Amino acid sequence: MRSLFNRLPCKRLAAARRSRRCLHSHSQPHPLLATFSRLSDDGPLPAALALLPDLTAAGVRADPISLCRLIKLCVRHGTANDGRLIHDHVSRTANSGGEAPDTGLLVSNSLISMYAKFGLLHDALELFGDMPHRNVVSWTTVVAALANAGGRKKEALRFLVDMKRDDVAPNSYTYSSVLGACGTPGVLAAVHASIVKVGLDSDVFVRSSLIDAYMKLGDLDSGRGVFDEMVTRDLVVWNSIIAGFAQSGDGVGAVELFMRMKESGFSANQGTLTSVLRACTGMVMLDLGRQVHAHVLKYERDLILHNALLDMYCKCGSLQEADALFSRMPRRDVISWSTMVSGLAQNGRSVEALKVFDLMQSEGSTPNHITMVGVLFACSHAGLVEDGWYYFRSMEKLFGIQPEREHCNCMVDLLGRSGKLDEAVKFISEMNFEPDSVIWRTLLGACRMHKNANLAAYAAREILKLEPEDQGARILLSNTYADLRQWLDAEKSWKVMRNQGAKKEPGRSWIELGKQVHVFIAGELSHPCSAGIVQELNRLIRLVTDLGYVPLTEFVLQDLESEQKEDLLKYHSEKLAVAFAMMNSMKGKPVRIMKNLRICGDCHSFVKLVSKSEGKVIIIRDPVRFHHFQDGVCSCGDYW
DNA sequence: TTAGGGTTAG
Repeated sequence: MRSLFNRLPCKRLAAARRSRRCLHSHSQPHPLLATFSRLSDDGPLPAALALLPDLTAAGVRADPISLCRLIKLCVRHGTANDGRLIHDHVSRTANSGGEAPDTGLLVSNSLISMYAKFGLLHDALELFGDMPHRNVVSWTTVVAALANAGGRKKEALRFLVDMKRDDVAPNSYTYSSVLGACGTPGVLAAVHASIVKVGLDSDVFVRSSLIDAYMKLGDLDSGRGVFDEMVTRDLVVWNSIIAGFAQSGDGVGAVELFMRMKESGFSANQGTLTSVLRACTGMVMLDLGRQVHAHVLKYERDLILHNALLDMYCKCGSLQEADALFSRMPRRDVISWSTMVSGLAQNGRSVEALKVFDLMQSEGSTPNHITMVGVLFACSHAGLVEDGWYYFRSMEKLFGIQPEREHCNCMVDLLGRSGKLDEAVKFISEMNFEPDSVIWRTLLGACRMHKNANLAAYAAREILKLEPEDQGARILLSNTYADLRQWLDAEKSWKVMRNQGAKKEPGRSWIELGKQVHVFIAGELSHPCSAGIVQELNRLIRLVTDLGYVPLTEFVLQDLESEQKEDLLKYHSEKLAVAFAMMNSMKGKPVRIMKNLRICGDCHSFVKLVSKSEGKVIIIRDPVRFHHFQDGVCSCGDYW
């Protein structure tokens, strides 16, 4: 310091001396404060923390700016215990004199934020409750913490009301936080209205949260409306709308928006790419997914993005690429492992799925409840009843995971599929949960598979008790009656549906070709190439008939003459898609088809034979699993 | 000192 003073020119020297006198006119600062200030800025964190006990013992509180910096450093590199050391120091020392009254607030707010980031909501709320004064930042920090914590969204909204009552006006930070807590359309509309009222609706942060909130509630139109009204958009806003479309299952819409985003001059970042991959996953757009992969290479450390890529390969039925990616990934978390376990299981490779699960444990990764859903799914779809029981019974002891509804549902599926319907019923009556409609629907599906109409009727009635509006139960019930050729009962069930104005969801299949997705609807010849498709379909039918194909008319729902039945079967959406794919596919490349409903038995045997006669790998993904057809055999082993 | 978007199952 002295040497610096000596080098200063005369006039500035006098001024500096004045200011030095000024500094010294107060009590001498503690000698450790300067070091603490430096360490809180650059770290290392442990060295800064080590000074705190001495300062506390001397009764000297570090300056608020340094403390806030240290808290930030702690959030970045530290543990909750380190954070508590800072809190302890602050509560055991008095605010030094001469500071503005708000400086205490500054540190308290930082501490609340830190506790929230460490997931210690209890400590955050306790500190908030002890504060003599709270400003908009204090309130917002708590609102954000509650909105981001699972299951505390209603409290976040209550705090918004309380802060207004306390005469603290919410700002754009508060609104962008609280929007994530709006769980119903009514609440969201009310919060949106107050945002407009206070004039914060043009804020770009508030807008992106609004878009996200609408999309998460499934209100795509309102989300799109907020997006369309915007004059200036940033990358996050684009990402919000693309993510919204991708998550709502409108993959084509998401990709269209992505193209528009690029035309507007924005470059995709990790968030964008993740959403685009999700869109590819939903629509089985493997080629586009591969193009995205090229951009993912830039972000080799981004686990979320890599997990999305892994899932895309799994759900597009390309396990080779999934496997290659998985083995190259430098880091894997529980989501990577779970994705791989489920991916293999859904593709009919249950034994490998269980091997990956073993590998996961031997590499020291701990499964979570979703991993276990994948494991049980693997067992149920391969008929591995004993293994399923083993994992179900030991998951709590081995991994501390209590069986939840989803796991019970997998068990009902496991028992039901394997024909142990009585055991499935016993399991339902003995489980720790009241059976919900999902469980009954699983049992109903098993009843249909094993043609047990009485039990099916019972399960369907249980579903309708819980969800009187649900037509799925009636459809499955009538399908069961149709399977048993109990046409009168089937018709009765259909009549109720007709009276209620219900329509069976039409079967839809789609396929990615070039940069386009081609959609086929059961019984509709709406595709521009329909004439050619029908011709191709007839050719395929002739070929497979020579190989022994006989239409399995039991998969038609209504009681029709057998020729009509065949006609209905002929135009199932997956058959139209297969014919179209045969006309356009590249030699040696597998055909990938996606379906909105489960594949029917007739189409299943048809596609098996087409794969044989055409020497083609055909992969069909239904909402639950995959069928890899090759050489007349399906990966599901006819068990699905 | 406070805020927005992205991954696994069902």
